[in-house]
Amino acid sequence: MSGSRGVYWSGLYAARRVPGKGRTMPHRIFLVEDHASFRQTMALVFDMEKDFETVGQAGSVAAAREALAALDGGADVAIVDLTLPDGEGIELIEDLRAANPHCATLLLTASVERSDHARAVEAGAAGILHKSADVEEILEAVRVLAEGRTLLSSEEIIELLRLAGRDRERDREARANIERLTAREREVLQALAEGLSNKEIARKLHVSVDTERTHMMNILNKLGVHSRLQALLFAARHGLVKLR
Amino acid sequence: MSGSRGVYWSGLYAARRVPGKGRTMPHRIFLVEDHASFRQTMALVFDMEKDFETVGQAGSVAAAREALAALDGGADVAIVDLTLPDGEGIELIEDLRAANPHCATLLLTASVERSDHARAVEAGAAGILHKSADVEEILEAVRVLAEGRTLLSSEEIIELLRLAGRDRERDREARANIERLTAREREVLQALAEGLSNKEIARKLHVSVDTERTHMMNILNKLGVHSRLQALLFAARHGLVKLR
DNA sequence: CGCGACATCACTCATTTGGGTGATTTTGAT
DNA sequence: ATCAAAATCACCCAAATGAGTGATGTCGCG
Repeated sequence: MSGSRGVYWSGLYAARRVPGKGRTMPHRIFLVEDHASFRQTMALVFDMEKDFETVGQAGSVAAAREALAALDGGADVAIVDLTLPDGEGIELIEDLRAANPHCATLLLTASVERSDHARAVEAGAAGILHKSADVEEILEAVRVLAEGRTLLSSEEIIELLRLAGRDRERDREARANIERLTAREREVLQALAEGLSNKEIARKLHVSVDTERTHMMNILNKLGVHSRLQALLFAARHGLVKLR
Repeated sequence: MSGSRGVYWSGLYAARRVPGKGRTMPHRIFLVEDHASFRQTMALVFDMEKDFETVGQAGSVAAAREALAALDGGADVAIVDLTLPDGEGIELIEDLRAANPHCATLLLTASVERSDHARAVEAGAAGILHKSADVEEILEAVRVLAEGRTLLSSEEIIELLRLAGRDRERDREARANIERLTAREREVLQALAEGLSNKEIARKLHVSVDTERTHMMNILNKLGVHSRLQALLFAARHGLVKLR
């Protein structure tokens, strides 16, 4: 087992070169991952490798921003999870690269969605690995990134950027539509996700059925759909509501 | 940080006692987790602890069954993930305890659903920890389990077993209802999940609207719901249809 | 063969929903 | 203070939906 899975690596021992000195220093790793158990074990593993050093950890977008500010650009590779309790790792990639252009980012995710990968690459990720990758693969991948190289071939990058463009086009509208939803309209949607009828939703929100129906109509118009069921599907697809 | 989060531990160094010998042996750990990177780093961490030893790993239900057969009961604590590519870790817990009653199981999951916990306890899990737990917490928890103790108070166990009972009652009915759906009715449901109206579904299935409406009414009756939207929610909840 | 389950279609009736239009009040930002 | 957006409610109409009843043909199974 353990095929290369698209990881191109040099096989070189590749510790960071310090300008003006003959010796090398370990690559500085910054970890963002909400599952503390995984994050901490990863940190241990990196610290056990002589060419790596963990310089920071965070379990959320907010914590990561804080830690990065304190870190002051002192990382060579950031390993970022996609799903975080207060947002997406992709948000961080942009910040990270803005604050510290020389720091490469590896998206380490359980997602296999092309569109997620596309967004990550667009945000500036230098590589994407699935969490089911071997530890060895991850170490190798991070070494590649630390060298300033990328895990993705230019063809893959082009392909993903194209996909990201198409997705964005589709998503841009959807997201814009979602933004336009008012607080009350979101409440109606959430109630809808519980399978309630207009009458029931109206009672639940303590308004007249006419009012609720106005909200519902506004929702349908804003989302560009033609039935409450389509509205529900739209909302579910975009994480607006959670279907238990 | 690192509050106890419901972990009751003794603080004792608790390596396995070997009958008839004065010395102790490390607790044998069996790991089931589909994210290889996490699984392998966890294995490393356990092997670094002098009172632990990893005796097996698996990334799927099938692989775990195979590994367990080969292992022949030689594990003290199994750490099992809930979500696996070919099933749920909960399935494994029963097998595990049947094959090796003295092996305790820790469910290590990203899920916070009470019903998941309930099913795990019912299957025989001796403890449940969230993946956002600290490494230290996990190690402590596993030591508790290796001692033959449980992470859960008897009140919690009773509560969870009661919940599991109720859930099962609900689920049994639901599953029975699903079984009663005919092939045609399932097709209608799948079309419904695409947001189609009755008229559109009828066209898609090449039948008259009246026929489709008969199917729809039969679906509503069999599922015990009162609207197409509720039917969709029911179907989605039970994996009958996939909402893209 | 007959029985039952399934699929098909038709018809009715009441209610809900999709689709507008218009109006009032509240609220927040300029 | 003014303006715009949000929330509220009312009334209208046509179409879709929920609910019930009944009928026909097909198919597999005992």
